[in-house]
Amino acid sequence: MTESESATVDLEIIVQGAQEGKKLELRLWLRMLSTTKLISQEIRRRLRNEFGATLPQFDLMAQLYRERDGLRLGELSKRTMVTNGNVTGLVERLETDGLVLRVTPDGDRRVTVAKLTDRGVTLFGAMAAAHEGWLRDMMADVDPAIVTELWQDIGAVKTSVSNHLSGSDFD
Amino acid sequence: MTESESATVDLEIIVQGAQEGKKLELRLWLRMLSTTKLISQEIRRRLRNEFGATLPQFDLMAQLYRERDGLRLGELSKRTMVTNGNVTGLVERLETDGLVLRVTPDGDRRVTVAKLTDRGVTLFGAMAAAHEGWLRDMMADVDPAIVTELWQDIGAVKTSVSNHLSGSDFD
DNA sequence: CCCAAACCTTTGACATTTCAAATATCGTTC
DNA sequence: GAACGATATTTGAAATGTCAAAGGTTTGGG
Repeated sequence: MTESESATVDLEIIVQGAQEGKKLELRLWLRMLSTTKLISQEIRRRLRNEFGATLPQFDLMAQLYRERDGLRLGELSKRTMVTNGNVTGLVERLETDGLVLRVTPDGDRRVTVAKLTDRGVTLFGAMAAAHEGWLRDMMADVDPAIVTELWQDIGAVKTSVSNHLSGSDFD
Repeated sequence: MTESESATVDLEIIVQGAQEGKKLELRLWLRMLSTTKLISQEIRRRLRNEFGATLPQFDLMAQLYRERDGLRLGELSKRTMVTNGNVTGLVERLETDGLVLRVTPDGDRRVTVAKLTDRGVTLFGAMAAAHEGWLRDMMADVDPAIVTELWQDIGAVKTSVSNHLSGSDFD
């Protein structure tokens, strides 16, 4: 290898790897993860302080809020990305607090349907309004056009990821 | 304000606000959250299947991998966004598995420093390479330019959020 | 009719998460 | 050099998370 060859190759490597040495996808993932964690923790803290609720509880109630007739536990599990076995305890605690009701329909005794109580509807209404305000506050410094763009582009990421899962497929 | 100015502004508002009735920030957040969860679960599953490790363990080892001399548990906590009380058990289990070593320096006996063992270094090297490949695969259908753009714009979101936290401030 | 496969939920074991309170050590001040 | 405030880690209670196995129920083929 001559001296000039070596120098050229080195330059190319430097130029190509100039993206701070780390792969783009990895860097994007790390940033998504830390940002999501940051927002989650803030929401969790406010939910706790102002409503005495947890984030998974909020998540679950949100689904029941839009389906006033209630949902089967399996359906709840899918919609919230919470494991089956997890929904059981979650609903159990919410029922203890008088926010959710469990019913077994006549037709199929395997099934349990969870439904918001009146108290649950009222409480969640307040939480949802606050929740939305928190998000607006937190993202106040981001240009609305960027917010929209992010929403679209993250959608593309989600689609790509969904199509490249190792295990079972995704809807 | 002239008439033409006003008309322009109104049009922009209409166009921007037409986004299906839900607030932009809320929709962005929900999409970020579900996408992050989706990717997390996929990585978790692969880490488990191929290396018998959990995501927090991977996260923690990543920090120790770049600081070969080890880190104090408090430092680890900050860098991984894992709670203090959490690092304890995490490191404990990793030590049991022979991947991490705990040392109390002579100077300050309050401190515990965690360090990767040789086995830990070897294992993490393999995990990191695989991890990066998984991400490239999952995001394979996303235009690299979009990936870069997302990285930047999510940075803007993170900055905004950091500046609007209710509790303690952020670095 | 009956049994086996399919479906829905629960249970159990274990790891992780948060928060708050307790412990231990250090450094400094009086 | 003893006590106090600051720092660092651990512990404990309650909730959530995964995964796999076990429980009832329903359904459909023989």
